[in-house]
Order: sequence, then structure tokens, then C-alpha cells
Amino acid sequence: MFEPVTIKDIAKALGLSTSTVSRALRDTHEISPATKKLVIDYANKINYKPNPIALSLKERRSKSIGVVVSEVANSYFSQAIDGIESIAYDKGYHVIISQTHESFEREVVNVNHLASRSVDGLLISLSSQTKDISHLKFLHEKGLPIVFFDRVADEIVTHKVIADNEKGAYQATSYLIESGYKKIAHLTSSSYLSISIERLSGYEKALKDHGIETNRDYIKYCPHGGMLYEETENAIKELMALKDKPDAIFVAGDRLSTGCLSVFKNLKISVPGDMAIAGFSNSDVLDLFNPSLTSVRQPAYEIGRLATEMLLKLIEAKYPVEEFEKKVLETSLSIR
Amino acid sequence: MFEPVTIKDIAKALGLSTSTVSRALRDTHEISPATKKLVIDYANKINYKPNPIALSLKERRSKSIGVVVSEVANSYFSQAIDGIESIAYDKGYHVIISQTHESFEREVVNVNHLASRSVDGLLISLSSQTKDISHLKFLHEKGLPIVFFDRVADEIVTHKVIADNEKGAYQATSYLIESGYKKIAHLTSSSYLSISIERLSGYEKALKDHGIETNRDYIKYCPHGGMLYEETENAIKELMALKDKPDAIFVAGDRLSTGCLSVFKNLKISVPGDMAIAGFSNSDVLDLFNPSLTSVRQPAYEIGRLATEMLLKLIEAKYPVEEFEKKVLETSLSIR
DNA sequence: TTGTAAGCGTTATCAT
DNA sequence: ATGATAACGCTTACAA
Repeated sequence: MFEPVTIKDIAKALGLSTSTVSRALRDTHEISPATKKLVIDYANKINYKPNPIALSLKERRSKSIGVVVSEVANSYFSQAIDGIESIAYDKGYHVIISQTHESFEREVVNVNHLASRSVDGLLISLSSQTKDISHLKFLHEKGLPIVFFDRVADEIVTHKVIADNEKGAYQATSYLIESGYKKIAHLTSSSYLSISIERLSGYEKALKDHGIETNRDYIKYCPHGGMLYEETENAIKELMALKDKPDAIFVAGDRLSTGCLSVFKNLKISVPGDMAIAGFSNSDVLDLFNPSLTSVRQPAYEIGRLATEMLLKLIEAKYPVEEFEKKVLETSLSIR
Repeated sequence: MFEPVTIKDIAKALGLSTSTVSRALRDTHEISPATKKLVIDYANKINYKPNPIALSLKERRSKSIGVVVSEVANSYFSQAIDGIESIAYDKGYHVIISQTHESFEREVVNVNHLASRSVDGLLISLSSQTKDISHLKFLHEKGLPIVFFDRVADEIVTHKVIADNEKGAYQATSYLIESGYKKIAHLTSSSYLSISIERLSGYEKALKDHGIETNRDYIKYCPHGGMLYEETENAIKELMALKDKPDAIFVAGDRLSTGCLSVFKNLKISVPGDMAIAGFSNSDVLDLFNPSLTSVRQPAYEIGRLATEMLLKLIEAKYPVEEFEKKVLETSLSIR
């Protein structure tokens, strides 16, 4: 049904060779203005469009980048993707999206699928279940440009873009403390995720700086990062069942924050009142109403843009890159 | 840096021809079990992966679909993309995302970019500024499989998947009326969008069925669909400036609903109280708190899945498809 | 200035 | 059962 116009068609129609046509189209100086015009005009007339796949095969690049995130339907990631797309669009790259749904297996499959030579580079935020990153290491060593954002792997030496998670966590926790709460729990996702570690560290630092001792019982992990309602509910039930019940909670993730509010609602725990909450969240709607949650907002759009700029720089680098950056962007605390 | 393994490498290493290797790998029956095993084992050993680009060139298909939406960072679309990805992933298709930001020019560029033979099919929700669809018509006539979702073009005969916008609008408007409001305004996006027309129709029908006359002054358009704060604000200011001020408002879009709430907040118009609101919105956070908005929720994930299934059916159809469907999925009203 | 031919990685056709 | 060759659409030495 599709009968695409090729260079060959133009050549035949104009009685020229394909190479002449090719050169004329790309405006080489070693071609007579006459034929050049002839070719270009005819090409426009029949609406010739070069076949990007043939080009890719020849030039061994696809002009597309792969993006691996846990969930698209998550305000943080959708904002980041918006940023990624904005840069990619300007530079003529396609953005291929894939989701891990926080599953390690799925991450491996997606990464390999993208990498089998169909993308020029990879932008990835690790799944919450990922601790082994040999699938990425392998590809990275083979030369696939990779840039991490959000959830990074220190083991792989490349560009990384993250928010200042430690500082954001510090501010949120401090805010709770300074609002009069003293028994502050911490709800976080998987323990090996870089963001969890950074946020935990900020939380602990804030406690320490305010002379509060860390209580191990107050720290609860939800390895599925809020994807499983049960998991979040159990964590919260455990907290509420403690003899020395916390009076506030610092939540370390977007999904987890809404999950947490949702659990509180179902358990009829009033917020604030029974329990104050501060947590990471990038929902614009939440920011608009913010009935109960003090939120740490990440510059997701900017993170996406920056990561993409770095990736394209790696992809288009003529020589092997030696210096890698880890960019840390500021978060902001949204208080009501 | 990347030095990919090819069939040629295997052939050379094993002293076979490329055709034999190719056949052995794809398990043709006309090949000796011995060489078959030899080839497959060696291929696994050196981790051979077929080059999808070479395959695409040969088979004239890329195993990827293009998705065109106005904004990724929008709960409706991100949920739809989640659904799209879920089906595409299962069928081994890549999903290439592009955004129009409600701009017609950008839609044309994106569509053409995707279509120049690099995607096997297109999933599109029109931009709010699109009234001329010749760019799509052209490609569709050339044979590119296209499936519309959400914002469709009746002019093009193909599969379409939408929510029951008219019914959703009818229910929301009726809900306002039955809650005691009588002067119900309607805030909508661009007048030529299919969803606008359908929702307006539901709104008018509800008024009529409840014996209320339609007031032209009560219908306000925001062609940018809530993307421009000013535009939304002006529309609302105009409504508030009417001698016979409305007491409720039915909002026809996701972005517009939050935009509207945001304007009310800034103008210190209390909701409900000064003004009741019901509107289309797919934000899960909004659904969680829903402080003031009664929302019409669309089955975005399902719409995405269904549209993708239909598109893949078109793509993989052996014979030209004659019968096209327009699937209409139910919305649900979320009341607080 | 233009044409010829080889090559990107794969598969299909036609030998052998 | 296996190999040689052409082809998919394009670019680029190398010739002319």
C-alpha cells in the first residue's frame, strides 16, 4: 500500500545516477547548480523523504534515545519526560519510552530491547527492585552512552542528574520538627535505591541537628515504592501500632506520598491532627490544594532536559569522554 | 566503540555462509541439526543480537508505533500512554512519544517526522488547535495505519476510541442541577475539538432535560485548553462579570479543571460556595482529596490499551481492512 | 561534474 | 543441506 519515493525513483525519472541525486539533495558543492535545482525541485514535487531506516543502517545510528522509567503515569516522571522530549525534539531525536513498573526483570528486558542497536543512548531511572546493574554495566562497557537521572547507580561512571535529595529531605524533616513535632517517622521505598539513601541521610541529619535521636522502629521500607497499597498500609499500621507512636511522618517518594495519604484516609487517621505529613511529591494538583501534605518538589522538567542534553553530548562526542558530571538540582519545599 | 556482532562474524568464525547462519538462527527445517546447534551455541556464546535496523530495512517495518498527544505531563495522557505501552510491550513494539503542546504546527511536524517511514502506525489525539487534518489524511491515504483516541477526526475513516463524553458531560451537568444549581456555565477548550463538541452537547442536553434554557453567555472557550493561565482567567472573569452571574460551572477538560480551580484560588472565589464546579479530570490526587471538584473520570488506561490493540490489528492485517470501529467507553462520576 | 560500485546487516531466491 | 547473489535505500570512495 505504501509505495515510498526513493532516490532511485528520482534518478530514473531524471536520467541521473543515484549518487548524483544523493549529492544534489544534500547540497554538495561539487554538483552543477542546474542539476541541483532540477533534482531538488523534482524531489519536492513528488514529496521525497529520505528513509531514516536506510540512513540508520548506513550511519549506524538511529537518532533515537531510549528512556526507562518505572511509571509514566507519575507526576515526577511525566514531567521529566516532558523535559526529555523538549530537548530531543529540538535535536531531531525520537524518544522511545519504556516502563519497568518497579520490576527488575522488566528493567533488564527493556534495557536490552532498547539497546540491541536501535537506540543511540539511554536515559534511565532505576527500578526500585534493581540492585544488580550488570545489564547496564555490560552495555555501558560496550560503548552505549547512558545517563542516569533520579535513581542512579554510582557503580557506573557516567553523567548523572539528580535533585538534591538529601537537602530536600533535611528541609522537610526540619520543617516538621520546627512545627513542633518530635516523633518523626520515615516512610521510604527500597533500601538500595540511591534516592532512598540520600533522603534517609537528610532525614537523619535533620533529626541529629535538632538533637533528636534516630529511632530504628520509625523507619519503614516499602520496596514497591507505593505501587502496592497493602505494603504501604502495613508499614503505616506497624507505625501506628508502636507503643511510642510517631506524631509525624516524612515520606520519601511521589507515589508513596499519595499512597500514604490514601491509607490515612481509609484508616480514618486525620492529617494533620493525628499525624502530620511532609514528603516528596511532584503532583501539580497536590501543590494546588495541598490539604495536608507539605511537599518537597523536584525540578523534574529541568532534570529531564539536563539529562538529555548530557546524553546527546555523549552520543555526539567525537572522542571518548573522560570527564563525567553529577549535576545536583535544588528541590523546593511547598508549605501550606 | 560499539562493535556489534553480525551474522557475518558468525559465518566467518564457523566457516559457513551468511545464509546458512541466518537460516540456522531462524530454525529453518532445511538445515542439519549439527550446524544448527553449532551456530546457535556460538551465537549465544558471543551474545549475538540481530540488528533491528537491518531487519526494518529489509522487511519495511520498524516494529514501533508513534504516539502524538498534547502533553505527557497530564494525568489523562500519561495514563493513556501507560495503557499504550502495556500492549505495545507485549507485542514487541516500541512506543515513540511526541507532544504537540496544543500547537497545530508542531502536530504537523511531529506527525510527518514519525511517519517518514520510521513508525508502522500512529496513535493520535489531536491538538486543540487542529482543524485542518490534511497532514493526516495524506498519510492515511498513503496507507499509514492510524488510530484516533480521545480527540478524533470524523473525516478520516479508521478506528477510533473515545470516552462517552456526551454522557459524562450530561451526568456532571445533571449532578450540578440536581444539587440545586440552576445557572450553570460551561468552560471548554477549542470549539472544533471532537471532545468539546461532544461535551457541549451533553451539557446542553442536561440543561434541556431539566427545563433550563441554554445561555450563550455562559459558554466560554479556551482554545489553549488550560495551557495559558491568562486565557482561563479571562474566561472566568468574564463569567463573573455577567449581570446574571452563574452559580456553577461545568468544565470540559483535565487541564482546564485544575486551571479553573487555580484561578478561583487566586481570585479568592470559594468553591463550593461562591461557585460549584464539576468537570473532566483524571488526576488520581484530585480523586483522592477532591476538595471541591466533582470529577468526570475517563478510563484513560483502557482507552490507551484498546486503541493500541486496534492499531496493531491494522498494522498486522494481511488484507486491507474494510470495517472500522468507534469504541465508546464509559466515564465515571466521582462525587464527594 | 557525474557515474560506478561497495557496503551497512539481513533474508529470499536461485543455484549446487 | 549449504552457498552465492541480489535486494532493502542510502552514502561515499574511487573512477571517468
